[in-house]
Amino acid sequence: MDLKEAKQQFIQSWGVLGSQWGINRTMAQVHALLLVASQPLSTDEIMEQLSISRGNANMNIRELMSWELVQKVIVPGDRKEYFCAEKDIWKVSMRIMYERKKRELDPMVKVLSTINHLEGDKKDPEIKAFTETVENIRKFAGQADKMMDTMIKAEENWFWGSFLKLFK
Amino acid sequence: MDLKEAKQQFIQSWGVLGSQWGINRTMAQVHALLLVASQPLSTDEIMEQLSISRGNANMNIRELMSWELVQKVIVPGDRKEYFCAEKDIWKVSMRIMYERKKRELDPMVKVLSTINHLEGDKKDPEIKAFTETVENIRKFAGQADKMMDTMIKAEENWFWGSFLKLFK
DNA sequence: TTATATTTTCAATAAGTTTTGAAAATTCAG
DNA sequence: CTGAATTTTCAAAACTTATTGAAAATATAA
Repeated sequence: MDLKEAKQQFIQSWGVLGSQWGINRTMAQVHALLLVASQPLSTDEIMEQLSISRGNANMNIRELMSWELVQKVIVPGDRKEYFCAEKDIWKVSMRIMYERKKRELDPMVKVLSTINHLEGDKKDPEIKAFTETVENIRKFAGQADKMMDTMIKAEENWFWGSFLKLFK
Repeated sequence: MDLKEAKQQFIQSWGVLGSQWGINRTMAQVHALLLVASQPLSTDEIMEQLSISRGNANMNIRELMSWELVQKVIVPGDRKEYFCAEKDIWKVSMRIMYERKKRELDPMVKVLSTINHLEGDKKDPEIKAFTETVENIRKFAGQADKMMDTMIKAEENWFWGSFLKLFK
């Protein structure tokens, strides 16, 4: 396998993984392309390498920037914009975790909190069972939340290493 | 808010969360419905409560069973099948983690391993950079994998509690 | 300022995914 | 067995999401 093939394979797989996890396949592919690019790429280069339209490329690049996974690079004397990706996989993971937590988990936790103030006889086994189930999920989510926060704040990669020693 | 509303709210939110994470919205809703049901439900009850067709209900129930999140319950003297969900949220999370790891992460790790045997001058900075990026991702994934395995094997809920003390 | 390169937007369309519903298969009580 | 109840399957339809491409907006060099 040569470099070009290997890159393509990587981009392809990253795209599949992304789409299985609810991330636009093209967005994941653009991300992958930039992850393995040895220099920043222009919109045109991205369009060409992935065979996608300008609109599509533009949209997904901007989305990746809003996730802070990709940065704009200005080359003096060149009118085009170039883009490059954060390559430290720890930082990448923490960014993704942070965004997903903020955009998706937090709203769910909010709903769970609302839900357990409900009227009716607190002794009613139906109500008791429901409240308990929801409250358990809420607590669990709260703990996961706290754990994520700590991991996200632990900017340094070394943390990951020593943390993982706990798991043999 | 009364119990019925609260349940509906919960089912709705669980469905949204699922779809954002690449899980069929209806599957997540059936799961939610069974999570907060005080007794096992039949296919007809699920169809009615979620306003979905028999085919749809059947398909998603079976999918949930393949994830081992839902179990069939046989009521003697009743020809209908009933279904109930695992309610221990720790177990639920571990099941989901396990399935997703197996179905989605493992194939990616396999691709990553294939990819870093590539021909060409190992000194070439292009090749070196690519190999390094991929290798870092592979290592990271390997560690996450190991961590998940440990968590999954730690059947008991107490583990979560002591584990979380690490995060203040 | 002006002309041109570049980026952004968005309505139309394409592609992908989910749902339906009715027919086929299966199950089981009598 | 038989036949009614139940579950399963799957092609077609409905719905959702992603992509295109050309026009509008913006930026910049001269």
